[in-house]
Amino acid sequence: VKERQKTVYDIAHKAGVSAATVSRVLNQSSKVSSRTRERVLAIMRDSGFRPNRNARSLVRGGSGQICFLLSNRDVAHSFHSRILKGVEDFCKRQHQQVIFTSFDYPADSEPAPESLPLIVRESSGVEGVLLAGTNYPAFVKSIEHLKIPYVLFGNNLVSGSLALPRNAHAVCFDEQGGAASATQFLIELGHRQILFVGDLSKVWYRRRFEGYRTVMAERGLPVACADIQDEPDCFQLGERALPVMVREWPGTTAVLTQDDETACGILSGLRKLRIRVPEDISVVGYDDIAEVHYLSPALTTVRVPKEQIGSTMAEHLFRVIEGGVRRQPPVIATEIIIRESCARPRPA
Amino acid sequence: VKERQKTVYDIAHKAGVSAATVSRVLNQSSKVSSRTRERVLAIMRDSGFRPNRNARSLVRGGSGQICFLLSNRDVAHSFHSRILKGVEDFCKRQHQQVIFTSFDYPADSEPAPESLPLIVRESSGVEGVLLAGTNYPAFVKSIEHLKIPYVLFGNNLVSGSLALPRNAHAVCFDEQGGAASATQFLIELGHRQILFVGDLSKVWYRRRFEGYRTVMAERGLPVACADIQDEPDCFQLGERALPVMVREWPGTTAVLTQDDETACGILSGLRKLRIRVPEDISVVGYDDIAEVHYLSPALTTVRVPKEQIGSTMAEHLFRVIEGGVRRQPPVIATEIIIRESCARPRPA
DNA sequence: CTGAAAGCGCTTACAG
DNA sequence: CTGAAAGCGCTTACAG
Repeated sequence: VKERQKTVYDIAHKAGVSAATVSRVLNQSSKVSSRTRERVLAIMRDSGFRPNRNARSLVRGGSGQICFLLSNRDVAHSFHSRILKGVEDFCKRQHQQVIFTSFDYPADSEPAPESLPLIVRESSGVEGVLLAGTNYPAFVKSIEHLKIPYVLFGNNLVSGSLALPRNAHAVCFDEQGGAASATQFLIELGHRQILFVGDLSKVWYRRRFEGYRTVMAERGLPVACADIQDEPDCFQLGERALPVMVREWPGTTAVLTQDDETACGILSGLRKLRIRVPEDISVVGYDDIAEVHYLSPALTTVRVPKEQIGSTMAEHLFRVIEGGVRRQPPVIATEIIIRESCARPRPA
Repeated sequence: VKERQKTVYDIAHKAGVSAATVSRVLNQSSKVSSRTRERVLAIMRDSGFRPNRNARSLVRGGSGQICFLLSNRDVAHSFHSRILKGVEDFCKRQHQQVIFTSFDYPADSEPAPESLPLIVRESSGVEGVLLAGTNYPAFVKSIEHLKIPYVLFGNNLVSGSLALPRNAHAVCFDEQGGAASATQFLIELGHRQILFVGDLSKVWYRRRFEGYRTVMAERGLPVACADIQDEPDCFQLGERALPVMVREWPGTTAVLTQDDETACGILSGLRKLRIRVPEDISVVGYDDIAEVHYLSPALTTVRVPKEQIGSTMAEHLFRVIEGGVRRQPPVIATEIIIRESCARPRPA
């Protein structure tokens, strides 16, 4: 027994004014006498009036919503939910709503327009879209065709043969720099034989490897990489790296990993081999995902400021929406977080 | 230089048909000759036509969106983001969009209607709302006043003096049962002196304690609880519990914790005291948050099916929206996940 | 300060 | 199968 929603006309009628006046009090317009305003307000309260959002958005030409479109990834992964949080916090201040949508698509075949999420396909559904998660250029291109403002999370773009649209805006964090400073840190601690563990078939991990490689090369130190591919589970990848390390680089005193999960795998494997961390070997992670400092020993890692990535994406999107942004958004800095998993190498 | 969006009239004009016909092809209506359909479709494609969502929603009387309203909690906490994921997955199948909104409010003072999130305050903004996170009856009441369909995540409701509205729908998981089976499990392993570590000032943890207490009492075993309050960080809480345990219950052979983070704190503290897990003492967590099986030893814990909670909430909400649900949704079962942190107690 | 009227961009009976 | 017209519930110049 659902009763019809009240409209501005219902309120106007009861208050003995016009719908225009009701609309004016709804929109805080100053040109309403306080007497009528109070009366209208009281009637709205009593009758439980709720303005129709679709009608408002229609006449205003906008919905005040942006879309957080998470591609090919799980929100339950804290890396992405923290980005979402950053977006939401920023949008709250801008009085914008965030629509959350996940979308999985096959790599690099330009999706048919009708396969794109309805909310971005339709006009005035959202003011703009944030392309989060892992994306491919072909998809970005088809978003581009929609002529809707968008900002991309740049680090997880898998660049294929297709280039990104010229005017694409991407927020990136300094992936290479983070790996470089982690390497620096280990070297300053006295390490010389530092092993990188990761899957170089992934662009993002390769970028981390490059940060490591560059610093090692500069210092004239040996570059060593356990490149383990086709292992979707990073924890497993870490465990699998250990025998490789023992066999090929037995003198390793420190391990720099592609990410925290891999580091967890390494830690677990090391523990089984009764190799102590950090006494016998130092380990550094990457990402600073939650719970990683609950490990014992707590993991030294590279912090990626995920919420800042989110808020920067949102901020930049609003700029794009306002129109006329030329510049790319700033690159987000990373920093090393020193906890318990690293120490000076044992004297030989 | 933003060009005006095309409307159905623009398309109709170019195609030499009426707007009604354009609308019909847009809505897959069967009563359009395939010749006109093709022509209209082609023109829509060429001109990059995107139907206006607000206009559609206005005339249809609904937006096809529901709101995931996360109260007083962080999405970055995987417990909640997994619930969100469950919601999203379910909604995708129902062709509903999910609006994500977080909302913090003070405990138990009924919020003024105008302080409620705009998206739920307005009519036709969302079809219904999912009250996730931690909530208080006064807030639920003010949502109730909106006369909008809603479903509550029941376990984290802090029941104060106010009762919940009679017809409130809540999805709950079996918190007590999970603790009971964990206790059962430890007893079967041979443990007799089992300590519960938690903060009994929180209803949800007290429920877990009750599960433990009931089973212990049934078996005639001693109930022991390190009740540590006013410690917001559960990891710290776990660490702080250790001296208490050593002092008051030195014979403890197994610890049942209020949640996984607390268990991490216990594990870390135990390690510092050189007490081995599970050889010297067994530890059980609760929640089965991500990454917890990356610990060494991997944590035995009670799994809370978070995504299932989300999908059940969404499913039930759609029922409420359709109208005429009498029954409460099913209680979600928990299960114990056995990993490496428990063993038989050492012979005395 | 207030009202009558037009318009936002669709959809949907109603006729034909 | 197709079109003319009314209507969804607001907002906003335009007059007064």
